[in-house]
Amino acid sequence: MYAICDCDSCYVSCERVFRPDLIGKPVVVLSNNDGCVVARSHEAKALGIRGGMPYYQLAENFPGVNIAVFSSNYELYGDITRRVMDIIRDASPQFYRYSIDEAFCILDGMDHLDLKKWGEDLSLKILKWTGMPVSIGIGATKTLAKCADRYAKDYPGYNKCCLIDTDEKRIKALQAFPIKEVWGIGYRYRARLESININSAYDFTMKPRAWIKKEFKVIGERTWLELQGIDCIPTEDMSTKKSICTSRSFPGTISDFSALRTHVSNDAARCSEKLRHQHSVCSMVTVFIETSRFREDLPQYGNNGTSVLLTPANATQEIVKSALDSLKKIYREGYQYKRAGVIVSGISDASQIQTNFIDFNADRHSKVQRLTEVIDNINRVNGSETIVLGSQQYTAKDGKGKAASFRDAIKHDFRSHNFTTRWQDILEVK
DNA sequence: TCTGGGGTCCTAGGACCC
DNA sequence: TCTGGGGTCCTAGGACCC
Repeated sequence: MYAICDCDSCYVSCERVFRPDLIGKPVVVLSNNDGCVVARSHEAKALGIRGGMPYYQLAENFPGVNIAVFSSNYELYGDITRRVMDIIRDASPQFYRYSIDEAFCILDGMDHLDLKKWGEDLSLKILKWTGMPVSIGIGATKTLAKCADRYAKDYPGYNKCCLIDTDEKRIKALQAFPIKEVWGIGYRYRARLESININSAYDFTMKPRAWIKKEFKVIGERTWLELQGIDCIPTEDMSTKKSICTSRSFPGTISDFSALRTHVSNDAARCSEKLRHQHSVCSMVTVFIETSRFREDLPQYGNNGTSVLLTPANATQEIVKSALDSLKKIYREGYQYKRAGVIVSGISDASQIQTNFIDFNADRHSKVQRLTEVIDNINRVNGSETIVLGSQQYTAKDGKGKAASFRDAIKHDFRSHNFTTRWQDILEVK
């Protein structure tokens, strides 16, 4: 059996840990640059606020409604969910984290237990220890566990845990389950299925396997099997990523090369930090830039460029240099750029670097490594961005000659404090 | 004025190899 | 006139997830 543990309205719930007065009230959390709504409380959903709605439309569509608004604060969400995950890890025989707010547990060797009670107890413990409400769904496959989780979330009667452990319960659950809610059925498949009158998960399972395979390929076939209770989605180790991306939209637009260069340097530096964090190196660095697709009145341009590293690397200087080489090739003057980003791929283990016998210089390599370690240590002790490359430095904005930091290059008018990770901020507030 | 930021997998087609 | 059979790797695009 599998259990999926999923935080309820994760970002909103993180904010509510420090603002319990907002429990029971409509709350939304915005994307970077306060762009659009990415998380909604139950009450906000009930008002009809849609996910993805641009923030400026919120005031237009809900005049006079009191809605609490937060900018996203990923440092806070990362820290709270880490605590939640620690508790789940302790409570289950096998655990793997699926996303910032979800984890799968493999419940091997727990047949003698009352799994429904196990789930209810775990959910209550997490709420008591962290303040985070969590719903738990349990089933014979990951897809069925996901269905159960939907029920646990939507109906208080389940007491935060829904268990599908018989074929009777499975069929009953699938008959009342809209096809669009099934894990693995997205926007496109939903439209195709509904157009031929397949509306419930149960309808889907009643179609012949060969037809499903023909129309929806191996992915659809897998979902079909999973809904019948046949386990076939492998439990992947998601902890080591195969590609890593850092990208940002700008608060306004940028046309000038040097400003774009600063942003891309920071994106590349952040990618190299993420690589080092998972003890990986990469062999390809891709840069992309694009104008705003919403500004049809302006000339549009988007492009990407990839550089290959002769020797795989994770040092900030090397990743940034490759990224800037590509940026020079794809940059065109005369466009208002809205977004840029860096993707590193061709990822392998840092302890097993395949060296290139023409390019590789062992002496230089060890110096670069040592320097990177020193910089990482200083930044860890004194706060991120204490030391950065020159190319990452933003032009002074505050009039005191102090350069604005990467964190501040994003609009975040309603951001809460980093209550659990930056105690200095809290002292300042006091 | 204002519209996010990460990831994964599969498939088809082309280039190239012997 | 007649033109095989078996591979690999890469890329772009499409689909999905949170």
